Amino acid sequence: MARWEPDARGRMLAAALDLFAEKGYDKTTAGDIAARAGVTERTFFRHFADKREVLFAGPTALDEVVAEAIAKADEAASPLEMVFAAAREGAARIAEQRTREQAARRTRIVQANPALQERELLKMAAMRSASQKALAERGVGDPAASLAAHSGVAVFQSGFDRWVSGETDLSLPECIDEAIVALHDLT
Amino acid sequence: MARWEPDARGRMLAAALDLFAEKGYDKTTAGDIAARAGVTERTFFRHFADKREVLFAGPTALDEVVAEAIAKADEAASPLEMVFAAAREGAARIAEQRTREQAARRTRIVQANPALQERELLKMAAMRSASQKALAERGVGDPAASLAAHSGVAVFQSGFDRWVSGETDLSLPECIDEAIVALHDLT
DNA sequence: CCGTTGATGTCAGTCACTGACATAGGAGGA
DNA sequence: TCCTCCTATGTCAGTGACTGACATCAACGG
Repeated sequence: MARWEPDARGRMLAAALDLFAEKGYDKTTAGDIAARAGVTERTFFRHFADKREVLFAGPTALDEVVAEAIAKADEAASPLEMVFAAAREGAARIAEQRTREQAARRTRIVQANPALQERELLKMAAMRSASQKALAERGVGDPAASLAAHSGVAVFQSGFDRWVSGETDLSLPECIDEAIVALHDLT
Repeated sequence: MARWEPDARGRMLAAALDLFAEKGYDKTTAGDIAARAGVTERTFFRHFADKREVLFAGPTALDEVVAEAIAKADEAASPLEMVFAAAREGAARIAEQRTREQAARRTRIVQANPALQERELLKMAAMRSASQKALAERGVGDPAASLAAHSGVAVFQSGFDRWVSGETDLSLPECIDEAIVALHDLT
């Protein structure tokens, strides 16, 4: 028999989501989460760098996904086409992992808390930075790479927002495509 | 005679910059800053919402500047032209307030610290949100407004980065214009 | 059977931040 | 002139996020 129940991390993840829904993020302490998961606070911080990170601990690192997508993009593709493909790829991964309702619930928690928004923005910036680097390896220099990466994040966010808004029945990738078209129309 | 030395806020601002340069942001406590400014830690937190905020406490709220610029943009301007004008306006304000060397020093501190990057990203997001709202009041709806706002921030960041990089002698507004041209070329 | 490893517990400590209340100069009115 | 309110600050105690150091002990490999 094991010394401890297995999957401490998974239990903490579940406990955190429950508690955030019950009492709100601010009123939930790291100790609360740990207690409900049957571990100590110290263990919580061994698994998650900080309290916010528990909301960003998906199995997928989006920045790796987009970097890979850009690396394997078509030879003849323009920088914008590359980042759009990356945005679609990232969207596909997200749609695989959660339903729109789950995504909406998580988004509501994040939007209600500036500290969490900051973390979300940092993740987006990481995605942008990864895109920029991947473009550089395909021979796209600045400022083109930087601007293209920004555009990729822009369509991703815009599409994602529309998807979770519930105003449409389109799938997430379809919302991304819609945003790409809208960006096209803008110029 | 006054009960306290005047301009506590200014003294804290100066003390903070000094200490960050001397010991680094992480190794400087809020109490250190307060002590050097001749006040108590409690007073520090009365003037600044948190420790990071002391690095973002410029006299200018960039989001108001861009909102105003968009509000008074030319009637016939396209959404993109509006946000570009706003980016130029914001850049002009910044260039008024600090030299490139000052901006570079501050940028170095921020780039060295993820927590500070998060805060910077939040400020950029506020600028984007303000742009989006101002565009909405000019009749530009989503997703166009959202995407245009993203583009505005993109050229702002790209131009700003180039300006502080020291690789050019162009002024900040000129760097913004360069970024705008580069974005144009991208499509 | 024994030494090592890895995930956890325990504990003490630092620091960011907050709420409640006290203090005293200065401004304005009676 | 005196009284009163206002405001910026001080004081103090408390909470909660996070960290470092060290202990524990099942499991695993030899």
